[in-house]
Order: sequence, then structure tokens, then C-alpha cells
Amino acid sequence: MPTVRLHDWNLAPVDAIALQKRLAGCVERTDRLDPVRHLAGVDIGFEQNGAITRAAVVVLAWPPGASGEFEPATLELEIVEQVVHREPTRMPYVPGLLSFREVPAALAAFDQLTVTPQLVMVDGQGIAHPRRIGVASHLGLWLDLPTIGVAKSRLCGRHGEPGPARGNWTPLVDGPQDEVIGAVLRSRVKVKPIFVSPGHRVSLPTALEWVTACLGRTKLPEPTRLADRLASRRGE
DNA sequence: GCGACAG
DNA sequence: ATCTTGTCGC
Repeated sequence: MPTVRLHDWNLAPVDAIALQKRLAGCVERTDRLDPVRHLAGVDIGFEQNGAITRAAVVVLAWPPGASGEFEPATLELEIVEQVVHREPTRMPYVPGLLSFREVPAALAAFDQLTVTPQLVMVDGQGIAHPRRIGVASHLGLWLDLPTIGVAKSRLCGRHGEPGPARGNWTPLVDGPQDEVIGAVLRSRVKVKPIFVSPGHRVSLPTALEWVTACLGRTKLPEPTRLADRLASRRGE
């Protein structure tokens, strides 16, 4: 009988799920973060029809420097460092098992950083996952850093329509007990809302505060938006 | 059995 | 995720 080792990423679905169930118990949903001086954004992109995985990490300085003497004040987060790591894609995309496909590359990218961020925003779900351990939680657990999941669409859970104003949000609940697993946030007026959820070592209120504080004029918060851009190798 | 389904 | 032109709006 094969034993699941924590350092194995290329697992069969059944083993990956078993590992998630075990790791989910280690995910911390309460705040345990140091003063933030650097925050990072992570995202994965693909090349050559998915054959190559591209992991991008962008580190930003905090607090932001205000740009524009007068309104509208635009968020000006200085890019302190950015890294891209490429490697052969190892797993296909399977809903619920995204972390096994993306986390290895993300970890390799983090290895190249010279500065360690105190907070990380990941493109994907945190605990808003069937087994409460989405890619943001899994990465946070591995890095032992506070993480927040910022997804562009829903994986699981139920929710109402958030108000029309930027900053309005509604809880994302799941399970028979309506467990609150995240928030559906209107990050931009007249734009489909984003899904914010705690990754690791961050509570939902804190996650929402940070994501809101990092919103520029775009739908995605700066960390994730910049990482997205880098991962998809799109200029400006 | 029938949908739903991060990226 | 990725493949892609034009187009509507601030």
C-alpha cells in the first residue's frame, strides 16, 4: 500500500484528495501575520498549449506612495522585485486539485526571491474549496506565510448578489450549516465580483481589508493583477 | 443518475 | 488557462 509523502506532488487524484483532507486541518483561519512591509501577488500562466507552466511572483512595497496630488488618487505600489519561473507542466487541470498543478512552480519562483513578503495574494481560492484547502491555502501552508485567495469565479458555495458599489460584498457560504468560507466582493462598479477567501493565517475580515486596500481602478487588486500580467507575459 | 466545476 | 477583433465607456 503506497504511502502518501508530503513532498510528492504528482499524486493520483485519490491520493491528492486524501492529502488535502489531512492538510486542511493545518490551515489557520485566524490572523497570525507580522507587520506588512512587502506583499506579494502570485499567478500561474501557460505556454505552448499548456506544455510549459509559468509561475510569476511580484513583490510590492507597503505602504503605498500616493500618486496624484489631487483626486482621483491612484494606488501606487512600488514593485520591489518580480520573478518568473518556467517548468514543464506536470498535471492536468482538475477542479478541486488545482494546487497540485500550480503550487510546485510557485514554490520554485519563491525560491528565487531575495525578499520575503509578509502577506501573499494568490490567484485562486483559499478555503472556499470543497475540502477547505484551495491553492492559496495550500501555498500558504507550504511557505508558512499568510495568504489570501483572490479568484475571478466561484468553485463552490452559495451567495447572494453583492451591492452595486465598490467594496460591497456578500458572504460565500457552503455546507449544511452555511459555513462562511469567503466573500463575494464588488471590486469595481458594474463588473462581475471577485471571490475573496482566507488562505492561511488570515481571517476573512482581514483578507477583505487587504484586498480592498489594494484595489486600484481595476477589478483585481494590484498584487494579483501584476502577477497575472507577468504570468501571461502581457506588457502593459 | 444529473449538474457543477478555481485556473 | 489559452485562442482572438472589434467595441463600448471612462
